[in-house]
Amino acid sequence: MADYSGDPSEYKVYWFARDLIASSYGSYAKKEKETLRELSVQLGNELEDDRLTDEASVDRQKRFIRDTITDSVNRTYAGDISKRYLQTEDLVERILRRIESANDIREFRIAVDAVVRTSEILETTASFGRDEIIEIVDETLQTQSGTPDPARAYDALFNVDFEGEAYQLGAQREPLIDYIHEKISELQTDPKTGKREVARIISGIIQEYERRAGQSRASTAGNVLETGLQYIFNQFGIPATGDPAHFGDLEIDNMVEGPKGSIGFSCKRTLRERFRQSLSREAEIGVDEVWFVSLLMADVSREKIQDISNDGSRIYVPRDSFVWNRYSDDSELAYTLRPADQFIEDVVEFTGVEGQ
DNA sequence: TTTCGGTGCGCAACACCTTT
DNA sequence: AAAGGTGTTGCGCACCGAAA
Repeated sequence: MADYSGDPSEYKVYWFARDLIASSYGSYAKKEKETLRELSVQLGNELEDDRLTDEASVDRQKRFIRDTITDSVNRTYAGDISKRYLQTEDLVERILRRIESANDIREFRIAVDAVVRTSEILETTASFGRDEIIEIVDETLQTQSGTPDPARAYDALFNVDFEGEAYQLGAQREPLIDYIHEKISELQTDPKTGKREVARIISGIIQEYERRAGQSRASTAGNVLETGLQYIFNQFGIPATGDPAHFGDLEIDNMVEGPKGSIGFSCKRTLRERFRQSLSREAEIGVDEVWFVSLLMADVSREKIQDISNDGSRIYVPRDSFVWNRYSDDSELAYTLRPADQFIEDVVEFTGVEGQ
């Protein structure tokens, strides 16, 4: 049994799984599920047979792995060797380097199973979609009279972000529990796998699962906000362009144009990224001002507000935030720093659209 | 200590290309 | 023409070292 030195070779299941899905090696496991499944079955059949675990057999199985994987990818694209093929060659190189014994091939099979199963779970997991977003926005804007409350627009976005995160985390976790439960039982009944090996393998699977699930959550979070903002505008009868528009390196999530003026919106979880790229470019975008909505206050600093102010744009923050308490009295920032509950009202006033 | 600029990562969306 | 593969771009997040 291995002693746990931190040597990467001790964590082969993890690294096989990692390389099989890594984008630098072509996200192979995402595109070639079937090939991998068949490969695993073939290797499994041979491993059953104890006569086929000598060195020569391992070498033959390594060649089989190489051929199966490289042959599954087109060699050329647009008259040249394809990038994908090169990535696949790199993948095979890394996999084969880690295989020295029949046991390594056993670990490779476990990784193939884990990576394919993880993809399936992430694909089929109920995602936080349009229906859920609408439900939360409606719920947040709800007033006793039945008409939506414009002062709650920012809270609605915040709730969508917050609930979206929680929802997806929960939805991703349940099928993982099922899978891990099943895998633990399977490994425990295998005489070739020691008790500590079970923990090592399972932790590798979970570690890799969460890494992928986390990336997936980050990547969908932006869309959730765009959809939420558009739906909020709909609720108040504000005609917004909807689709995000790209202007080279910057993206404006939404636009509202009215008889009195036009606004481009940038709605992000944090202000940190790229917001400066939007500054001084109103003419290019074709709007009078860019308004920022930042859900998290941690990096809304005096300097950043000043930059937005110098640009003649605005940022909306909640009244109960530190940022509002600290800077709302600052006359220099009065035009720029605005309370979140005025957001809808301000949009209507600035653009002169009808609203409701 | 905070802010800034830069890097790496995987995903989703999109544009483009090839095969059927 | 449709379907599917390939390549590119931008996003949000984590992390790091340098500058303020």
